[in-house]
Amino acid sequence: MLISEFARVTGLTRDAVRFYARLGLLRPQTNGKGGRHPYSVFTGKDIQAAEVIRIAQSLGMSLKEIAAFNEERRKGHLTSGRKVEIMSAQLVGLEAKATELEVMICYVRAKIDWLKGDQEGLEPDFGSYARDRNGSCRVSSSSVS
Amino acid sequence: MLISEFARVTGLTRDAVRFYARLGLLRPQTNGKGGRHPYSVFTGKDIQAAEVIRIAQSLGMSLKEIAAFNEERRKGHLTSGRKVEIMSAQLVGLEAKATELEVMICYVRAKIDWLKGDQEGLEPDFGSYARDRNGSCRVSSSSVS
DNA sequence: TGTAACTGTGGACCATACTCCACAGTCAAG
DNA sequence: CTTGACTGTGGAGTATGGTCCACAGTTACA
Repeated sequence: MLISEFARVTGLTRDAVRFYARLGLLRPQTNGKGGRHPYSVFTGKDIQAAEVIRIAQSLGMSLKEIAAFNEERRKGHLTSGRKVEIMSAQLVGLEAKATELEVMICYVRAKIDWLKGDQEGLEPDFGSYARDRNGSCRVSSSSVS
Repeated sequence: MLISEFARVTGLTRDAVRFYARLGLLRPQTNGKGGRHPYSVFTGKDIQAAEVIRIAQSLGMSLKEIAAFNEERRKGHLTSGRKVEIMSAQLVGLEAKATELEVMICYVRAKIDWLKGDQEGLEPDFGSYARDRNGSCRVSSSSVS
């Protein structure tokens, strides 16, 4: 498919698509057409890539990080073991993010419960969640000035 | 504490701290000192706020969004019910993010396992994870051109 | 063969999130 | 009361992630 259709199905603008392509985040093929400025042709792989970009970005990764990630994956000269290293490092980062997200969710949930109740006890304190996430939504009893 | 100490303990630069304060993300007090340009005084609450900012930002929220979130919380004229609405909406957003993060983690884990094995089966395909996350790391069997 | 709808290119412009800098006022120790 | 370390202010500059626009070449259809 050409760029307009690709933009439509991914929800990106054509300019954003070209921007991503310039950064190497998308790697459209060409099909003989377009003369000196060959037309870009996108496939299902590119649609998936766009989805990965969207999610990764929404999780706070920069386009540079995403590009680096893709780039390393692409390079065939890497040994399988090295690839595992790279992806494992990515995994660690993602899991750290998941932990932080879990903390935020626990905190917000606790706050909602507190508001829904009679606000009798102490107002939930983010500090307690931030430092102490050993269980699922267990809170430390420390407080802050 | 004054701005330099605050910057040190939070790991921010003084400029970033002032930037956040200008946006209303931090609300330092003053202590009579500093004359016409009163000195900012930060407390434990501000340290917590800085931590919330750090995490929220790492999860892809913009400073504007974070400020709006704080602002709504601050406004006393909101009914408790309205506060619950606002925080519930936040919670939905956070949970959606958690789901996407989970998908990414599953995908990366599957890829690592595939690389560690003999790469006999099909290479894990992000599309399958993206559309189908009913269980913990269960994969749909569809494939892409 | 014309023409409307598409394509790529280059460059200006924008918002966000800072960073750097010069300058000037303030504080605290000696 | 000096001096050095701190403070705030204002403004310019940077990197990122785009958007907008004019222009020109290409395609497909009639």
